[in-house]
Amino acid sequence: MATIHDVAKAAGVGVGTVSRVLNDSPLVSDSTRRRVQKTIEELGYRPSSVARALSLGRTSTVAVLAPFFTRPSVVLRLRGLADVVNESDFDVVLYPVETPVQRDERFALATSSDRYAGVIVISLAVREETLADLRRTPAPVTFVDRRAPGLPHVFVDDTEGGRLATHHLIELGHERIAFVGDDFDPKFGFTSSADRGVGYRRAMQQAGLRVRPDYFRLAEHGREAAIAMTSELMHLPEPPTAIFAASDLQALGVLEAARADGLDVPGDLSVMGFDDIEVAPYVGLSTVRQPLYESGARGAELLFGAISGDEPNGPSIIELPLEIAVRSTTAPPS
Amino acid sequence: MATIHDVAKAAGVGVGTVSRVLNDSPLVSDSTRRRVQKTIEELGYRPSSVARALSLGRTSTVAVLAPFFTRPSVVLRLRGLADVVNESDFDVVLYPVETPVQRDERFALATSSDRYAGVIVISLAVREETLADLRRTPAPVTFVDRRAPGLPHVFVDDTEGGRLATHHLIELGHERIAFVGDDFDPKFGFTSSADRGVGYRRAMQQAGLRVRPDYFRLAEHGREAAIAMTSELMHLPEPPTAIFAASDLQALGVLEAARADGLDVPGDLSVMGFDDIEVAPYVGLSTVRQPLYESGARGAELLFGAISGDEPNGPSIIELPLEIAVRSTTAPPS
DNA sequence: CTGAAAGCGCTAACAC
DNA sequence: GTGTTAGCGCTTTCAG
Repeated sequence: MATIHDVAKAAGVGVGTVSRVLNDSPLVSDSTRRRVQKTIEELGYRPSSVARALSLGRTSTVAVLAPFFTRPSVVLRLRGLADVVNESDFDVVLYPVETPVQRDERFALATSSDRYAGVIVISLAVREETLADLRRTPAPVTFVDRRAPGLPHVFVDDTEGGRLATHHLIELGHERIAFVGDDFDPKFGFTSSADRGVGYRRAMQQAGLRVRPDYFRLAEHGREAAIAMTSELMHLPEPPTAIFAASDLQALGVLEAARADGLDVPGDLSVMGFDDIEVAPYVGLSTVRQPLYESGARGAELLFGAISGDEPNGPSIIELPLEIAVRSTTAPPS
Repeated sequence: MATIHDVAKAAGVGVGTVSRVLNDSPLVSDSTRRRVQKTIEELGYRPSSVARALSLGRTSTVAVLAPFFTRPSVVLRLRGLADVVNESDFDVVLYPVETPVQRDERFALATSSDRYAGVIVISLAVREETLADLRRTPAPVTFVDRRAPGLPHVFVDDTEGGRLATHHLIELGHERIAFVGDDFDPKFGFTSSADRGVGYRRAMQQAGLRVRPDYFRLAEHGREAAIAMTSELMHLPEPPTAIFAASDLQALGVLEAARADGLDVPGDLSVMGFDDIEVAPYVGLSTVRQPLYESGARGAELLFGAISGDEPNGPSIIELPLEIAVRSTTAPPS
């Protein structure tokens, strides 16, 4: 590895000059600049980003904390984020978070040292006290898919989304509508599913429909649980004619269970999801579309705003719109 | 941010001693160690990884180059990789690669400076000359989902996988079997799809079945293309009774097209995929399972092996097994 | 416009 | 055992 000194010597200039051409400083004559650039080429020299970071006192990498990063919804957010970050010569380092302990460690790591120029947190909940700390860390922190008072963040109105989804089903003429969501997760305190459930109740009430306790099901997030809940639901004396699942992944489980039971969708059962992940169109899933990719992209932009320090009036907050995507798993009840 | 000097001063010791306790050196008395640790606590000191890296001449971050990192198959590999990397105090930085230019830039960036301790390349093809360079880079490079002579890599036998898939269909009694795959991609030179197509031909020939040109379809990877190909196939005067798609994503498109045409799967049409991505079980897709997660995990392990320099006899190479996963989209022809 | 030199925070070799 | 010091490769005053 050639260093800046090698280049300087070879080009017959001082290291300062090399540094200047490296950083596009205007204080270099064209002739020397060219000469230096030429020797850089010849030596195949690449500046050490580590040394640069140390000298500058800042890095150009951002950390991303994300739970369940294999979930399609999270991946799409990551994608948007990475696209924006990578446009800017910044690196993104990925911290998967599986447990609360890991979350806290990562948080400490990512925010306390000079390691990162900023950090983006996806979906993760933090305690109010942590939030207070986060407002004073050297590296700015922004949240995606999570409200975070006092910090830049982008979010959607999950409650309203739940209402929208349920309302769509009601408009179609359904009355026996069930909800299938995540158990409240004490580990991470995710609230999306619960909020969507609240939206479901709200829509039902607004329509004067009864929210039957046996139509409101919660279990851990995942395929098996969704299948089990659906199966129970459909074997009720009076089964629902429509199911609203709190996520597309769960909706897929519902679809699978329906198929296993020989049920026709949407003939015997309408199914509504939430998220609009990439496979949703493949299976024709009707769902609530939230701008997943956008959320990551906007989050990254907010972070860059915070990094460059131009936040005219407090942290920026972005609410992304929700929208119903009607495909072929929802229809009027027969 | 407190520095090592602050700690040293506060603890009344030299920076060397602080460095020693930081690095668990045995050459520190228990009493001073405790004292230093206490002041570290008090000052909330976190060592600068940047300074450390510069001093050490090596970083503890690995770079990952991946195309299409939102594809479920890639995400799963990433996941396995991240899991093993994160066990080791190493960071992973993600470089999405969308274009050949990007690929080359990233390659240069990731391998030429002292930025990374190593780099993992997923699926990407490189020219023979590049490969030669890669064998001599300061940071070791390992490949996942790609053969790379002279370098550590993990791969599967796509040709054999294609044969397996087709053979499964043949065993079921199908004779009119179509193949739906990716166009050869001159941009990146991915070979998986083509190899699987070769396996398809091989199986057909071995069974004494004719490979009809109109049953062998290629188009760009994706939903629309898969749908279009399927639609064409099924409107042939003599449509196939089974379709083998070169990837699960394409198989999903086939399924969608079949559904749109009112075809029963597997009654009217058997569908076979490749990969066994997470949604495959949701839709009951029969497929060839390749150990996606494993590939990433093994790849990371190989990289660490190369980093620590213990490669007794040349670069390690791992071939992962392929296996048929029979679910509900394949059945004997009716 | 350009060279010399200080310093970013840490590790490791060298004295004591 | 422990303190001191010389770099690691770069940026950035400060002179000239």
